Parts: sequence; C-alpha cells; structure tokens
Amino acid sequence: MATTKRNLADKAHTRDGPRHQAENLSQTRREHATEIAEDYVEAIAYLSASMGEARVVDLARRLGVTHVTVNRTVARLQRDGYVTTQPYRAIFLTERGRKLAEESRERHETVVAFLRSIGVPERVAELDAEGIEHHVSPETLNVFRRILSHPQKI
Amino acid sequence: MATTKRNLADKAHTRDGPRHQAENLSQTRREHATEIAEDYVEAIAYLSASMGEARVVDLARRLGVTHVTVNRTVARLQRDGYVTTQPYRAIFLTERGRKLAEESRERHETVVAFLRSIGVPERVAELDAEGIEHHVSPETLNVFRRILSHPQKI
DNA sequence: TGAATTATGTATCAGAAGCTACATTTATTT
DNA sequence: AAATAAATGTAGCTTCTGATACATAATTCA
Ligand SMILES: [Mn+2]
Ligand SMILES: [Mn+2]
Ligand SMILES: [Mn+2]
Ligand SMILES: [Mn+2]
Repeated sequence: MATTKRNLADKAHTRDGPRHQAENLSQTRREHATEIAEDYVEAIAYLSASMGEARVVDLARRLGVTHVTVNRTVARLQRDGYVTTQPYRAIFLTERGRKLAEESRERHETVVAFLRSIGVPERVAELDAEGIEHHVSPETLNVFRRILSHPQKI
Repeated sequence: MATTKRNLADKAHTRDGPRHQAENLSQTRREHATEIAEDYVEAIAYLSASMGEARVVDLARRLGVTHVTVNRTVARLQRDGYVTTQPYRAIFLTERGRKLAEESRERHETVVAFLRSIGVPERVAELDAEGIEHHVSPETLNVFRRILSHPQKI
C-alpha cells in the first residue's frame, strides 16, 4: 500500500489536466514557426514601398542579421510561396506574401497602439510588440481594437 | 544623374532608421533563447509541487514533446545551472532555477489575469499568454499590474 | 520471484536559424 | 574602359529543437 511514484502521477492527471498545457505550448511553437516569415514579409513590404525594391543588404540591415541568413531565409520564403527572386535581383512579394505582410503590419500596429493606449512608453511598446504580435489571436486582437475605439482613459 | 539603386538606399536610411527595427528583432530573438528554459522550469516547479517530483515522462506529457526532447533540454538546463539530475532520477531545480520559475509563474499569471480583465475569454487568454509572457518587459508588466489593481471596467 | 510494463537513455536524423570566410557578380568611380 | 567598391552567392560550421527507432533500467503485477 506504499505510495509509489506512479500512483502520484495518476493523481495529478485529474488535478490540472496536462493536456491543455501541452496544447498551449504546441500552439506557441507553431506560432514561432511562422514568426520569421511574418517579420520578413513585413520588412519586404516596407522596403518595397519606401525605396522601390527590397534588396538583400537592406533586409539584413533592417532585420539585424547577416546577408547570408537573409539569403537562406528568402529561399525558404520562396519555397513556401511568399516571395519570388532571381539571382542578383530584388525580392518581390507574391499575392500570398502581400496578404501576410498586410495582416502582419496591421496586427503589429494594433498591438503597439494598444500598449501605448494603456500607458506603455513608446520605445517599450515597440520593443515588446515585436515579440508579442505573433502570439495575439484574432479574438484578443479584436478586444484590443475594441478598447482602442473606446477613447476613455484607464 | 540617374537615380541609381544605391542612392535610394541612402535616402531610406534617414526616413525610419532601420537600427531600431534591428534592435527590436534582436531583443525578440534573445527572448526566444530563454523561452524554453522558462517554460521548463515553470513546469518542473509545478510538477514538483503537485506530485512531489518532476519526472521526464510527466514533463514530456505536460510540454507536449517526446521524452527524448525533454532529456536533451534538461541536460542543457543542467549545463546552464537551472536544474540538477542523475540518471533515472527526478529533476530538481537549483536556487537559480527556482528563482526563474517563480518569476515566470508570476509573470504568466499576471498576463493571463490582465487578458481576462479586458475581456478575453479564459481559454483564449491561457493560449495567448503562453507565447506573450516571454515578450512582456518589466515595464509593461507593471502597467498590467497597475490596471489589475484598479478594479474598474473597461 | 519472474514476466510484463513503464521509464529512461542513446544513436541518429532533420530542419531552422545564426555565423565566418571566400568567390563571384554587379554597380560606381576614376 | 579599367579599377574599385558594393552586393550577392556559396561552402561549411554551430546550436537549438523537434522526431523515430532501439537499448537498457526500474517498477509493477501476476
Ligand atoms: Mn512585425
Ligand atoms: Mn515580430
Ligand atoms: Mn509559462
Ligand atoms: Mn510560455
């Protein structure tokens, strides 16, 4: 009748349910997988708009990585249908890439605006938003939007 | 006097300053590096408290990965001074690990509570918080806390 | 106690994302 | 047009984080 190690495991099962926790973490890992794609297409869209085209060096500067990393990642983005490129040429978004870029930009701006609206200083809001944005679900984003459209001090 | 490609690059430099953007993204990458450590020590602390000890299988179940991944990651956590283990034994937090676990738990709960307080449904709040928590700076966390201590509907 | 089950460990692979060093191509300047 | 500078590409290395397949140790149960 001794309390064995494996008995203990069974109890905890009912207590909290590790299922939920595992699902939450799996979801977070999935979001990480798309995170770089989102930041890249956002940067490509920005550079294309502000200076006519997106070149590897400009991307590297803006993203804070070497041109080698940009090169390989762009190849992956092309493989996944977000961009088109040719050797020694600029990078262009596909329709799919443009769509993701636009969604990402809008969400990014909403997160920054929301943080600002509750009193987070601009620099901090921009810094935190860069990571937070990728983990904000459509539901939560809608809550942010609703609060932003409700101009009342907190 | 033709507008060359490299002329364009110089202009955009002044426009937005890619420095900030690069620094934001670098910070996010740094946060990702500590993210797994945070989730692991949090899970180890939880299992230790709720069932006496943290075993590899329980961690694997809770984290939604295989026991192989847990094994390797725990080895890294040990290398970095967060846990101690011996073959076929449970995993124990070091002082450093306990401290990180406690901070992570507190921050995690604050993020969930904040999202709940602005109207995000519980399930969604828990899901989003799992990713958001790692990118919330101390400043932003304080803003969250202040709003939580201010019991007024938004 | 011995067999069966469960837990843990190890070998090996894969892909993502970073890097440095060096080669090649393109653009600018003289 | 040739020389120089800048951009792009490629080879090869590292770490992290996931996986499967198989081996060994520990625990449970008949
Ligand atoms: Mn962004
Ligand atoms: Mn981002
Ligand atoms: Mn957590
Ligand atoms: Mn987390």
